[in-house]
Amino acid sequence: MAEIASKYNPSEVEEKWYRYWLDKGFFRSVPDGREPYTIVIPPPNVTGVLHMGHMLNNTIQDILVRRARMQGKNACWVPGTDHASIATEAKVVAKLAAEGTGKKDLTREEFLRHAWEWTHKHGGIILEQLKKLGASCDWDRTCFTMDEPRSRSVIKVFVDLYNKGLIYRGIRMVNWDPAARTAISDEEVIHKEEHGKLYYIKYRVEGGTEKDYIVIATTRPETIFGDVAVCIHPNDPKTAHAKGKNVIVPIVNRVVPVIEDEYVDREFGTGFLKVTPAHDPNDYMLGEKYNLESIDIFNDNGTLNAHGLPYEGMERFAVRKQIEKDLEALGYIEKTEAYTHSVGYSERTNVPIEPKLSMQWFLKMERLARPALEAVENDTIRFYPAKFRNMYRHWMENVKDWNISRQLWWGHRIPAYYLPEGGFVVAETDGEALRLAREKTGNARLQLPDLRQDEDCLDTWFSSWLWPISVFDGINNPGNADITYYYPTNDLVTAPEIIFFWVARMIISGYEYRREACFRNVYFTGIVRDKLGRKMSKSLGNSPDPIGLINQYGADGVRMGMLLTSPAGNDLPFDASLCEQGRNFNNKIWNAFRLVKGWQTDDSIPQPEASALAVGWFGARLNKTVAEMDDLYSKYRLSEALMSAYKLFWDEFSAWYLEIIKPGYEQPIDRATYQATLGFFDSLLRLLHPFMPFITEELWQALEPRKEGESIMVAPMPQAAPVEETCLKAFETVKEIIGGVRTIRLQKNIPAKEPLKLLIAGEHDSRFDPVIEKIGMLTLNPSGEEAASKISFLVGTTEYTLPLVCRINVEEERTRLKEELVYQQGFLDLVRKKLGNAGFTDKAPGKVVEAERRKQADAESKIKSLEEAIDALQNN
RNA sequence: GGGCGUUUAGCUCAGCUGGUUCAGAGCAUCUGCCUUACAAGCAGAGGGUCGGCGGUUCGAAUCCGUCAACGCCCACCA
Repeated sequence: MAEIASKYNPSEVEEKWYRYWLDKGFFRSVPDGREPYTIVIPPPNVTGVLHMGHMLNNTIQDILVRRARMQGKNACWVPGTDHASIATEAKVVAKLAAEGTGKKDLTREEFLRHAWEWTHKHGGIILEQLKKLGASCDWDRTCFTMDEPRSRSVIKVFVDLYNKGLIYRGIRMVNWDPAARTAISDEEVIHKEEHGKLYYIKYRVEGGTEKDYIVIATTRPETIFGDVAVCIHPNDPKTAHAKGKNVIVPIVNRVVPVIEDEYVDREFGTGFLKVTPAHDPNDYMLGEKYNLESIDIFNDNGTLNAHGLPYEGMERFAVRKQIEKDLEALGYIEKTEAYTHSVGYSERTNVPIEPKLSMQWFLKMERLARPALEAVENDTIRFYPAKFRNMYRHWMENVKDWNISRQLWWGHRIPAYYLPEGGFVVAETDGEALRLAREKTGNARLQLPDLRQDEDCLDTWFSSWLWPISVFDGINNPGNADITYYYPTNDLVTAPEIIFFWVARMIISGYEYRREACFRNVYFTGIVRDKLGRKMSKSLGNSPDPIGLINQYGADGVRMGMLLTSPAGNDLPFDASLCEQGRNFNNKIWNAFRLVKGWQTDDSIPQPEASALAVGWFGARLNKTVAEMDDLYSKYRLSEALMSAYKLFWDEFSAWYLEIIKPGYEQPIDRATYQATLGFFDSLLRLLHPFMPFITEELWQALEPRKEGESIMVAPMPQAAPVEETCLKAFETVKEIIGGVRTIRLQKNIPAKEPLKLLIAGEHDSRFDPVIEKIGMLTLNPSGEEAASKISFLVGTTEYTLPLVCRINVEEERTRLKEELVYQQGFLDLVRKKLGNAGFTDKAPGKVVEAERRKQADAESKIKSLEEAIDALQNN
């Protein structure tokens, strides 16, 4: 045969087979009579690039999809991307800024033109990268959250929820991101511990002397411009002297009342709390309660506005520094203390968020959440690992209304149209809005330009929460063939970080718009970390380039590396050496293939007995692993399923089976064994294909002549068959015997190929004797002469003895046997003690007591053998 | 502050309803081998009081309590 390289070269085959799969349409799915299997991809940011998290996530999805496909299901994996409004808009703004243009210099239309340009230029790179990984998505179905059908779905749902009375508009204290200049949801705020200062500031009492003052403690002295009151606890003697008085806010010289509320913590600071309703959620609550004015002192970008008096235009943290100095100079600072507190940061822009009052749109969640909570509680939707159910329940039971508006342009524009005389209408189209507006105002002459559409757009998640429905156009066209066939989807693979952002909300929308679960199982992956346990991030530079890894180790090697140590929900400490292990396994498979395909067959030679036995055994062993893998898959324990196949191929197939049937050098092999081996190889490749699609296709195609259009991708997955346990058990004993012999060979420096005799004393299943003789280079129980010396070992209670010619060190051997004897005697003592305990024999189940008696008998028999062996040694 | 979870070999993890498939796997380590499938390999070996303490039980890695360390989620007293 033609020489095959001794190392597998992935780059040569990956491109070839991916193209083949695409050309033959194996990824395509259209509804038919088969059972559907559906996954929708968690859409990555359209302008993003692949990172290790994506690699893990999509490898898992691909494994599930490929397996389903091979099980004869109509597998459909829908790919797509997300417009990621904040992230993308931020990038476009940055790009414009670099070119000297501000967002403010552009109209909405102009800005969107830039954003689309950016999207088209950078968009979809990530999907191309997924192809390198081998992802078997139905690319013809690729969706984008801002493409026409998806946009229409979003708007339709907004209008529908509005009409159901679930969407409302209101002034709320929101988390303001001064960098992105938009409100963000609570879920997008990350709290970080920060070392700051607690400032003790004097407020003079109105009408009092200079010495007549109270002291408030605050971490944010720059907000004093928004102070409208000072609050004390009604029952605090420390602060009671200030009751009913007014105090003067320094620098601003605003006179504000001292109010009383039990909200104040008497133990904290001085007991005086400054109240700034516009810039603190709790103060806002006080402001509402006592009808206080809210003075907003910030511009949208985090600088002070005119209320900041001399500090107008300065950035908030610069003001904090400056005002400390100024207050100090004026004698208003009593003291400052180091203070550690937690500060909210924007997840997107990583700047401290500013609580700010603004007009936003909200979605009422309480009723919507109910069926979604129920679904997870009653296992209609299962989480893997299940521990995330607790988190989910907690959030759903305390769900708050969802702030769905964002002060951005890149996204789905809120379909609310303001009327010239106040009020608004909500409609799917301009035309419909005009109709409603005329109806509402009674003014038939109203024209479109008279209406002003809301400037804001919707939270990105307001489109992704519809994803499992909208990718099949089930919102716009609820009865269509796709949605009817593919929905509900089967599995969702995602990160626990977005359980609330996305998973929970998808479940909610699924019940609201399809009246059933949007998926059956959710597999939560862990976070990919570096060796030191740090999260991979751009700023740390600790994230390997996935495509670089693929080039280095091959896609199959990297896929395996990702899978090897990542049970669901566990963080994955990533190390390139894992990919190396994957690559090594590829190579192992490759070389096993080289061996098998290198054999010449000869129909005239009969099948050796050892080969026939090996075929019988390996068939059983294969069945067992198939059953194991089915079980592991059903529990979503994918890394264990892979390990199971890995061991089957490496240990059982390569190290045992192939070694047994291997013909002598340049000898042909019999037909029956050869055919059986090809069959096994075929099954092994199929079992491995979901994990390592490329090499398995390459070898499967070369294993036997294939017709054009065939592929392992659509070959049936091996089915579990009944397992002959006794056969497997007997073979495990064979391994122990061979292991025993090999250990002795190594210890005594006897070459592996030197034939030896093996004497057996005791119970022994002889069914695999020809196998033992072949791979052990042994003759079993030969008749004839006594050996000069011998050395033995036990497997179970059976003694196996190698007669040797003067190679053993009698002293060493005696020491070894005595150590073993001491151990066995100690063990026997324990067992006897246990059996002598009436408490045990009376209360323990008969089965257990019986087992204990057997242990006793075994130990006694072993001790006898050992004693005999030691005696025999004396006589040597 | 509230809740959830984790702690088993050097590393990453299995060990379901307490009892020979209860101390396991892969990697790493050590020893010997360049044996014509594979040194990205082969053969063999050594590693653990199952986080600490206490309890239940004839019997605990497994159940209960408690302490400790770590992780995550929620809340946010200025």
